[in-house]
Amino acid sequence: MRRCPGNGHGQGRAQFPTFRRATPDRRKIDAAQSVVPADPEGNARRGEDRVASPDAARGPCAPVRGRHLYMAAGRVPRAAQDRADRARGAGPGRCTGSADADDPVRGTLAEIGALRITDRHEREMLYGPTAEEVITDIVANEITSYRDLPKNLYNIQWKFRDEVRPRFGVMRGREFLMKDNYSFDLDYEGARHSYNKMFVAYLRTYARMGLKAIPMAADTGPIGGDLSHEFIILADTGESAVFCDRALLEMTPPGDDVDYDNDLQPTVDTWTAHYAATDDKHDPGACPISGDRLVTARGIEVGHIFYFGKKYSEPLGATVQGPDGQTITLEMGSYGIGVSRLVGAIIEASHDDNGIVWPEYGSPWLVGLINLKVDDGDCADACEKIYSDLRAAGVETLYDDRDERAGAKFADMDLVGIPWQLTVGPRGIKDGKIEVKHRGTGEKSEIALDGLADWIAARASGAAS
RNA sequence: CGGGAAGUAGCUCAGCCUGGUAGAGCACUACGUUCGGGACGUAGGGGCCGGAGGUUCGAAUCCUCUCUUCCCGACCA
Repeated sequence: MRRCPGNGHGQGRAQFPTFRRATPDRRKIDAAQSVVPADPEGNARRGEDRVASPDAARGPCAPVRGRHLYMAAGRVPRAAQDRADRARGAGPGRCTGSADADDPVRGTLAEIGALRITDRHEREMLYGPTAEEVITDIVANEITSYRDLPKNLYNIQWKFRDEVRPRFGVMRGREFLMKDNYSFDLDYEGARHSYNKMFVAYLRTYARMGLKAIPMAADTGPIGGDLSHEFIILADTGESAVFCDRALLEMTPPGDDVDYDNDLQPTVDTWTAHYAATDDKHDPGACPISGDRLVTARGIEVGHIFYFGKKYSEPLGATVQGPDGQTITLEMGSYGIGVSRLVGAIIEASHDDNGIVWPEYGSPWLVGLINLKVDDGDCADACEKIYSDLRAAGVETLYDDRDERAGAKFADMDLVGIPWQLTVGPRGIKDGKIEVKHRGTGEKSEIALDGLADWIAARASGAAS
C-alpha cells in the first residue's frame, strides 16, 4: 500500500487499494482508484452487481446498460458486514458501550477501570472500553449451571476509536469491523483448551484466506491476563517491524483432520517453540537465535487472542454452581479478528502485477461473468441465464455487461481479482461453450453450457459459507 | 501534540533554481479504421497555476502571511 501512487503527494503514499505499483502503468492505477470509493449512490441499487459503462455514471436519465465498477465496490466491506450479520443472526449486536453507572452490576465496571464520563444531561455514564465486561455480564446473568459450560460466545460489530491518526484506508481507520469470541470454562485446563482451540482455528482460518499468519507472543495490554498471542501476516507494507525464526515461515498450518476435542497443546507448542516478536518486544541485543535464522520483516496484525482467567468474571460475578454445590468462578479468554482490516491484509498478501488475487474465502464475489459482446443476442441470452442460475445457486457474481473492448474487460476483471472468471463470447457460444479462468493460477479451460450447472453446484458448495 | 513535504487541466505530474503570461501522459469530444487479452489515426475542448499581500515594466516562477492536504512519530486491531 505504501508505494501505490494515488492521491498522495511526496512519498507517493495512497489510500486503498493496497496492491503495490509493479509498473508505472497509469491505466491500472486509474482503474484501481475507480474501484475504491464506497458507492455514492449504490445503496439504492443494492442487490444486483453489474459493471456499468461510464455512461451510467452520468445521470439518472442516461441509458443504463450496467453500472460502473465503483458502484459495486462498496460491496467489499459491505459483503463482510453482510456475512457478519448472517453469522450473527438477525438484529443488532447486543454489546454496546455505555451503561448507567448507578446500576449495581455496572458499578463494578468502574472498579475494573472503565472510563467514567458525564453526558450533556449531567448523567453519570460508564464507557466500556471493550466488550469483555458486557459479555461477562450477560453470562453472569444467563448462565447458572456448570452443565452449560464450556461456552464460546461471539460478538461481531463495528467498533469506533478516537484514532489519533487514521491512515492506510481500512487498515487503520476510526471505525473497523471486529469479530470477538469469548470463552468461558470451569477451570484452567478447560480455559487453556479453549485457548488452544481458537489458536488452531485461527491458524486454519487465515490459511484458508491465503494468509500465512504467524503467532507471536504479545503484550496483553489493557485487556490483561497472562497469556496472549498476536497473529501477524508478513507484508512489505506492514505497520510494524517483526522478527521471527525462519522455521516459522516453513510450517504448514493444521489441516482438515484437526480434532478439536483432542489435546491441542502439542500443536500449539510447535508453533510457539520458535522465536517471534514484534519490534516493541524484540531486543536485538538479547535475541535468542542467530542472525542467519532470524527473519526481519514487516507485519500486519490480523488477530489477537488472550487468556485472562478470572479478571472479569470475579468482579462481575460470573459464577456457576458446580456438581458438588460449590460456586465456581469462570475462567475466560477472548479472541479477536480484525475483519475489515483483513480485506486490506489479504490484498497486501495476495496480488500481482495485474491486480488483486482474491482467495475464495474473503472475495466479495466468487464469480465474475464477462459478456464479450453485449449487442449479440446469443451472448446476452446466455449471460442472463448464467447470471440468474448463479444467483439462484447462491453464488455471488459480478456481471460485466459494459459495452467495452474485450481487453478492457479482461483486464478489469483481473484487477478486481475475482477468483473465477466466466467468459461468454460469440466465438465460443456458437459451439455452446464458455471459458473459465482461475485468477490465481491463470489456468483457462472451456466448458459446455450444458455442464455449467454441475460447475456451479461445485462452486456453490466449495467456497460459500 | 511534535517533525517533514505538497498544492499548476477531471487524474498523475513537469515547468519555478536562471521572472516574459502554461505543458505532458492518461481521461474527455468528433470522425474514420479497429473490435476474444487495457486499439490506432486525424482534428478538438479544457487550467484566473490553493488564497491574500508585496517586489517588478512584467510573477506559476522571487519575498511575506494564510488555508488545505499528505507523510513520519507517539497510540492502537
